[in-house]
Amino acid sequence: MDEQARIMQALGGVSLAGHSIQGGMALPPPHGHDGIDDGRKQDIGDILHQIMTITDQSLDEAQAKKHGLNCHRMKPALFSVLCEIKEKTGLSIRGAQEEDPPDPQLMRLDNMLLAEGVSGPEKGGGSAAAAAAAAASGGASDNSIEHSDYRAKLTQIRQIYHTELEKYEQACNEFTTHVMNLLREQSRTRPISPKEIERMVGIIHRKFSSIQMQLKQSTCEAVMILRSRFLDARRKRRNFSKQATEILNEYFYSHLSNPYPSEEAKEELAKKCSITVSQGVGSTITVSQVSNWFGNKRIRYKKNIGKFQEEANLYAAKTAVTAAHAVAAAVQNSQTNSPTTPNSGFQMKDEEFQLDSAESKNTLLTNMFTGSSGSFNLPNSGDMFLSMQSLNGDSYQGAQVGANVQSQVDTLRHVISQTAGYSEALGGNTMYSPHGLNANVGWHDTTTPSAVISPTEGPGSVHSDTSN
DNA sequence: AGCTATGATTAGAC
DNA sequence: GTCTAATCATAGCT
Repeated sequence: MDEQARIMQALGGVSLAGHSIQGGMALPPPHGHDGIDDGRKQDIGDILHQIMTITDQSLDEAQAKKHGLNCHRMKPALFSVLCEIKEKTGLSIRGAQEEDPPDPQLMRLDNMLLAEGVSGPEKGGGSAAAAAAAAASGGASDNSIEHSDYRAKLTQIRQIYHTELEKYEQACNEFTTHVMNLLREQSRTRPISPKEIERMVGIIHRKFSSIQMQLKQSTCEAVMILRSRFLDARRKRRNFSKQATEILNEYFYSHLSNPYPSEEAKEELAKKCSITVSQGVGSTITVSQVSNWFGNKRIRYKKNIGKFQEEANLYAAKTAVTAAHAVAAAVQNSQTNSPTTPNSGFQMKDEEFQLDSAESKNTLLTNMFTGSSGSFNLPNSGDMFLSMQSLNGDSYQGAQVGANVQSQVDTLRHVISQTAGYSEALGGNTMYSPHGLNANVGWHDTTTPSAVISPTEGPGSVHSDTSN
């Protein structure tokens, strides 16, 4: 109502002077006339009145009148004036702010979707992100099962995103076309300029892009959830197979003096474990998992040696059998090769090692080195190392033994120190003797006798990094 | 459910 | 980068 009054006033008075109807419409005979005569004013007044009251009439009546007005010769002029007035009054300015600068949030979302491989080029989408996620979680990047699972899920998200996006775009286009047609249609009866239509299209696009942003946001959320689940899945603990643990333990206890496998050793262990694992169930074991395992093992062993006593004995005995076999082979070999070599005193036969308990093996091995079957009084560790050295030097050197001499020496020493611990503490204290403890557990202790480390390692062994 | 064992992660030192 | 030490979180057993 207020509006109507304004328009009426505008058309009837001041504004009209500015937009001179005669100028705007180039209509009837302005030649020679400076103004608009009363009759014409009356005419315009009538038209305006008809326009303003059209809504009060019945549909048919209005339709007829509309048609009449549409065909009126003054219509284009009035239309353009009304449009201009509409512009000026700012009716259509609402929501037509100047071209909005790129929304930072939208940009963030776009960047993220691009980085995650959801938007952007199709190929390779996701694998890079998965690799990145894997790398971020500790470097183990070859868990292909979870990896492909992640990729599959990401592809799914990507597909949904694209279908939805397409749907939105299609809907947006359809709606825009519809509105444009509608406005064009209405522009016949309402003061709607092409500029306004354009603006309306802009508004529609903005609305739809805000919906798109929601879509992008939820897609991002889905990707984040997927990613965190992927990482969580990696964090999820899965016990290694028995064989894999055995392999790792064997290495650990046979390198007790220096349980720091080199990179190559870790790789080899990982490979070995994976081979045995692949025969059973589970996934492959990576180098970083081997590192984790050794890290955990070292610290836990050191923290509670007593707890690991039994395990240590078991593995030591286990390796001792192998060692003894190797020793026997070496002795036999050296005897065969040099028949004149005097008997070194290690007359071992396989049958002698067909023993069941680790304890008896220990005893046997102890006897081996003391040369007596009675009680074994352990000399101090230094002496022990000396004897190990001499054993190493006398019996191993020169012989083409394909076994890991270092691990054998470690193992044998462990067995001996075990026995010593028992005899010294009368079986009550199952800990290592202080010296032995030093030698075995003070891994980073520089006082660890260097003689413990044998420079010889067989080709069949996993090389240990003695630089530690 | 409560417990222990164990693989993974983290912070900080080197 | 590797290492230790502490810690988290789950598997698996009772």
